[in-house]
Amino acid sequence: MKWDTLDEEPCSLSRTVAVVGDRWTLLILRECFLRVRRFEGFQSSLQITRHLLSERLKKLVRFGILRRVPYSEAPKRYEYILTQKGLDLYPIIMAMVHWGDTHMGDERGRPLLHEHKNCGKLFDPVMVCSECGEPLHAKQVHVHAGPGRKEAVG
Amino acid sequence: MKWDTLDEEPCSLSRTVAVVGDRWTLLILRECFLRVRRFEGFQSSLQITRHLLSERLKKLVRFGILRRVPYSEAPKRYEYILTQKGLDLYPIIMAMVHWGDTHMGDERGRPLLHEHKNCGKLFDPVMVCSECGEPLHAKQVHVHAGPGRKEAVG
DNA sequence: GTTTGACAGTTCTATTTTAGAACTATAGCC
DNA sequence: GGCTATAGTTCTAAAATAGAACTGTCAAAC
Repeated sequence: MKWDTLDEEPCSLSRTVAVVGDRWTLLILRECFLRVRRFEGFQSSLQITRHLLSERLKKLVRFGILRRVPYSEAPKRYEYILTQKGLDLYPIIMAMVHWGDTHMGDERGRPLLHEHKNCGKLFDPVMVCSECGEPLHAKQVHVHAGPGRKEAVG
Repeated sequence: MKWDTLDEEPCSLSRTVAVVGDRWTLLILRECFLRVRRFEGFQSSLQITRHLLSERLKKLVRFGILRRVPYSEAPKRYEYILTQKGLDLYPIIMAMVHWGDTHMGDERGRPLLHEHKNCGKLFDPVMVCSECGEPLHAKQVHVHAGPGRKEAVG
């Protein structure tokens, strides 16, 4: 597989996988959503090798998920802030957390609880249809080839 | 990182990443949701090496995402069917597809369109709060340590 | 004014994973 | 017997990751 052009495949899943489809990247993003911003912060909480962390942060910046922002001029120091494109990954992360809560739990109970500030309650994320608002299930969805697929296939 | 025990970390994201946190696994799951079930089917549509495909299918069966079901007795042939645990991965896949549609699109338009059979319309998936039904955004969520975290940390 | 420590990386070698291709095994069909 | 289909396994080469040490800048402590 040519992983270097995966982000140009005529498949939105492939394109997303090209960006966030590896273990370290997903764990780094978890830390981002937990408000970690600095190299040493990621490194110490994840125990990732510095080499790979450096590599992954560069990639996330290159794809516009993180912005490298200086927070000190001398010495030059940067922190990594989620862009809007990065913040929009939240449903993916939350969907993964929720699946883990549901299917990979143990007797100790949930590791984290999530409170929705708007309503003040502890919640679970639910995926619904943008048109009718009903919860979505795989078997209720029919897939059609869109223009981007038809053009690519010929 | 000890990837072999990632599924026991006191973090639901880590546990999910342990199961679906690599590129091939995510692409295999895409095919599953597109109704692919057989070894040759996965292999030819993904161009994955047979070795890795075999490896990943075993892992997905081991984690209870797929069930290996015989469809021919002589010679013994099996197909791989999503379990309920596997079907529950749908929000993750759809969240990724939607992010790709939104942020990784090109001038050719969307590769796939999704129709919700219940309401008959083309839709996008939206993640909402289980309690108030409002769409969720990262900045509106406050995270608390749950019992599983507290016990693990001490 | 030299040492220590914090931070943000880079460089190096050893190990593990993945790619790519060939091979094995069972059975139906001609 | 020879050909094809399916579902794998085995092998070697290439690529990615782990783990540790090293670099460079500056502030603060001694």
